[in-house]
Amino acid sequence: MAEKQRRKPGETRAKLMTAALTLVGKGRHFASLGIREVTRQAGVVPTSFYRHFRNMDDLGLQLVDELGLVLRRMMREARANVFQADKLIEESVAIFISHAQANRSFFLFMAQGLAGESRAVQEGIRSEMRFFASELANDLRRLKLVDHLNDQDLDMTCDLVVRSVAFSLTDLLGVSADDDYQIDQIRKRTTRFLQLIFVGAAHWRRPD
Amino acid sequence: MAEKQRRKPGETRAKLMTAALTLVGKGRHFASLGIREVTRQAGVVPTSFYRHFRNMDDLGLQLVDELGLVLRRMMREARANVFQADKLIEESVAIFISHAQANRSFFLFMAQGLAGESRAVQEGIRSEMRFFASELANDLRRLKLVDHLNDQDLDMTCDLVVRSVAFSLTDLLGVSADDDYQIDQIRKRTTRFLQLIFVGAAHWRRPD
DNA sequence: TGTCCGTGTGTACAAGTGTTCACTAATGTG
DNA sequence: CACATTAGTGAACACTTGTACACACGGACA
Repeated sequence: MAEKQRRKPGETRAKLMTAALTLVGKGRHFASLGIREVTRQAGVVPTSFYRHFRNMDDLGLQLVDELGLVLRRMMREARANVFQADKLIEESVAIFISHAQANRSFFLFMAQGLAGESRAVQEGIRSEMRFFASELANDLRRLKLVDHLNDQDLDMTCDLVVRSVAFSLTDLLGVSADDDYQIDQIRKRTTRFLQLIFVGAAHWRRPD
Repeated sequence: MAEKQRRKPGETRAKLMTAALTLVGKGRHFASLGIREVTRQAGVVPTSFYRHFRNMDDLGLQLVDELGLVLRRMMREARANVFQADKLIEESVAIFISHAQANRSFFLFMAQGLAGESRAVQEGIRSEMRFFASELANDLRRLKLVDHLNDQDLDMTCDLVVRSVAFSLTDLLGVSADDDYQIDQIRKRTTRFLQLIFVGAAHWRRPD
C-alpha cells in the first residue's frame, strides 16, 4: 500500500504546478486539462489538489504569478548584459529566445493563456506584458536613446515591441526545441522586426 | 419521440460547426470542447458527429478553411473601399475591426488556434496569415507605395503588419462587443502601430 | 420497382470526471 | 509531552465522456 509521506511544505503544490506545465509542454492545451489528469501526472491523489487550489483556473492564476518572476529574471539578465547600444536589439532578442527555450512550457502556457478560457489568467498575462513594456520604456529613456519621443509615443513603441516579440514566441514554440536552423531564422526575423520598429520610432512625428 | 427529419445535405454538418463556434463565442476554449457538448449545442444526437468529422481536430481543420473565406471577403471589401492612399491604413483597420465584430466567434477561434492543441489547425491559421500578408504585399506594390523596398523587406513589413493586427484582435476580443469606447481605443492604437511600422519601412535601409 | 447508400436515431457500455467525506500521519506550538 | 493544524490518503458519489452497434428513413439510380 502506498505510504503517506510527508513532504516539504509546498512541495505537492509545486508538483501540481509543474505537472500542469509538463502536460502543456507535451502539447496539451491548458484549457483541456482536468484535475485528475494533473494530479495523476504529479503522482498525487486527486483530493490533494483541493488542499492547494480551488480549481484549474486558480492553478492557472498562480502560474501566471510565477511567470512574472521568470520575466523579471530575464529582464535583469538583459540589463546586465547589454552594453553597446547598437547591439541592444540583437542581444535582447537572443536573451529572450534563450529564456524561452529554457522555460518552454512556461512560455507555451503564456501564449495559450492570451486567448485562453479564464478571463483572469488572460488579464494577468496582459498585465505582465504591460509591465514588461513599461520597464522597457524606462530603460530606453535611461539610455537616452529616444529623446525625441514623448512618453505616450514611447509607450506605444514599446508596446508594439513587446507584442512583436510575444508573437515570435508562438513561432518559436511551434518548431522543435532542437531545430537550430529554424530557431536562428526566428531570431533573425524578430531582430529585423524590432529594427524596423525602431527605425519607425526614430522618424516618428506625432500626427496632428 | 423525436422524428428523424431529413435535412438539406450538409445542414447537420454546418450546424455542428456553428455550434462549436457558438460555444467558443460564449467564452469556452475550443480545445476544451467535447463531441457530446457540441452535438448537444447543435441539437443533434452524438452519433451524428461521426458522419461528418473524425474527431474535434477534424472539425477544427474544416473551420480553418471557412476562416479563409471570411478573410478573403474582408480583403475584397478593403480593396474595393480604399481609394486615397493617405487613408489607407485607417480604412483598412476600420474594415478589419468591423469584420472581426461581425464574425466574433470566428476570429476568437482563430486567436485560440494560434497557440492551440492541434498542430494542423495551428499550421492552417499560420498559412492563412501568410497568404494575407502576401496579398497585402501585392497590393502595396500595385499602388506603388513602397518602391524603395525590395521583395524580401516588403514581405517582412507586411508580415509584421499582419502580426500586429492579429495581436490587436486579442485585445478586441477581450472587451465586450458593445463597448464602443474601448473598441475605438483599440482601433486608434492599431492604426498608430501600423503607421509606425510604415514610417519605419519608409526609412528602412537594408542592413549590410 | 427494387436496392443501395448516405444520414439521422436510440441504446449501451466502459472509462474518466469533479467533488465530498472520513481517516491518519507528520509537523509546529504551547 | 499534549494538542491543534496541516497535508496527505482511499473509497464513494453521481455524472459525463467517447465510441460502437443495430436500426430506420428517404433519395438516387438500376
